[in-house]
Amino acid sequence: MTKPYNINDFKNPLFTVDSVLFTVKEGRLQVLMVRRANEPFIHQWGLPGGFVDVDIDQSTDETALRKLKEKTSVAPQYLEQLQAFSSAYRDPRGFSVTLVYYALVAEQEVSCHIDTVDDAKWVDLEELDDLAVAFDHRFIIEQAQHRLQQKALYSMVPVYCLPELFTIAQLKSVIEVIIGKEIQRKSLIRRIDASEMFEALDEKVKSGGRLAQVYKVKPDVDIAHFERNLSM
Amino acid sequence: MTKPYNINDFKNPLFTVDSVLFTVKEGRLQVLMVRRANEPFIHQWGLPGGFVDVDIDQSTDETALRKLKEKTSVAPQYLEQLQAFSSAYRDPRGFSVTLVYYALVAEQEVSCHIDTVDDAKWVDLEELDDLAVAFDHRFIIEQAQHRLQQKALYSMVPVYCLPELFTIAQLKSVIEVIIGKEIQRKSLIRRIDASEMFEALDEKVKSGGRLAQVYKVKPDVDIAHFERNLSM
DNA sequence: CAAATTTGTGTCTTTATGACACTTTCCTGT
DNA sequence: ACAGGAAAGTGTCATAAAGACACAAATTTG
Repeated sequence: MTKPYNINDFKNPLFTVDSVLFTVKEGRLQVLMVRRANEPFIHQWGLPGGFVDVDIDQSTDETALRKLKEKTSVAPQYLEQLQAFSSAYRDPRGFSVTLVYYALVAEQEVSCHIDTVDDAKWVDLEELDDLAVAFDHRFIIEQAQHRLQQKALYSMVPVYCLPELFTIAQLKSVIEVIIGKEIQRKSLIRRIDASEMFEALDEKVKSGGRLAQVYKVKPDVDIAHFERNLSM
Repeated sequence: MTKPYNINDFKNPLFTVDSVLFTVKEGRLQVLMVRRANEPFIHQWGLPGGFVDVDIDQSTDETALRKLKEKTSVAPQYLEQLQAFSSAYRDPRGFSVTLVYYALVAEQEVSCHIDTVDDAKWVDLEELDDLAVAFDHRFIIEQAQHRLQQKALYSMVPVYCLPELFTIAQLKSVIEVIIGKEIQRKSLIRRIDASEMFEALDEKVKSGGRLAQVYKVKPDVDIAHFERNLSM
């Protein structure tokens, strides 16, 4: 296989795809971490990801999805590119680039599978400091969290941390966990109405109090975005 | 050179870095395009960019800057990652990934240099359809334009299309060119005050009318962001 | 059946932008 | 020199969406 166009091919940078998979579990924001089976940073914890398989993947999106499915057995409800991180020193093997995605799932969708394996687990973002984290993945997770927080202020993205059917209180809760601050229930209701991306179904009981309306995301709708941020 | 960790190294994807360099010239948004000297798409027009040189570049940011300097002789005033574009088919040589940056410069900074070379030129975005464009660069430029438009609605980023000293009218004009719509002068003034990122200097004459206040960006300030979008 | 609790509604306040009139300053032409 | 035009800059009211909060409705628990 000749490569006539690129004389530098022999020193191409290392290129990987990693994902920061978030969920909200027990009222806290969690990230999926996997134990590394290979050098470098063997036995430390890192983000799920790896090399593109050019025979299987049609794009890096598919690489990210494939790697996430390997670890969780399901596709995340939301997946979007965060950004690439690169440096000559972040990997001891040399110049490396990792294209990072961030993703959301409902905890119920994956935890039953996660609990059966011991090379993958949910890590509470508050407890990440206690973990031996590979590469610059701690920094990457911070960046992903920041982006997710921003998105939560002007879009309905956090709904993808919830199961198919959910209540306003549940949506309010995941938003609050993501942005780390209480929001006005009334403001959320106004946005739910204005977004037109949800469908009201029938009731469901919740702790004390009146029955709560159950919603689902309408099929094939776009994620609603708003002109204004919620205040922080 | 052994690569014990990565058995797929021999079919690593092609990895390049490209930039969409914008400026506002003659009241229109323009992009820097360069004539390709190599296959594939030789002699067609594409984005400035190329392969990482791992002996020179410390990161992909530096790759983007290096390639832009080669074509314009100066560093852009603003540079930020857009996103990676990848597919098995976007390059005839096989699976390829291009990490795309978008950048802004004042037209005055570079046009004198651009005009001396014939393998690089400013292309009016409205006239891009008439050009033979390599790869998926036309699509990429559209994405970059969209991102720039969004940024212009909630940040002061467009100021980096202007020279060091500028007036409110000039800033208003570049914003309007970028978003393709008139904005309220008053709203812009309010944002200039609130941002605290500018310094007022002394006067300067403009077409008819009263002398306009000249501003410059304070040294080392962060780009101001606003909680609310300008309306579209 | 009363108290507690959560859902859902009504409405007033707050804040930044949109719209637009009005004043100020400077240039130009006669 | 002066009138008129033109752009710069200010003042202010309207608008829109979020914040704050009271209150009513529905359901569970003791």
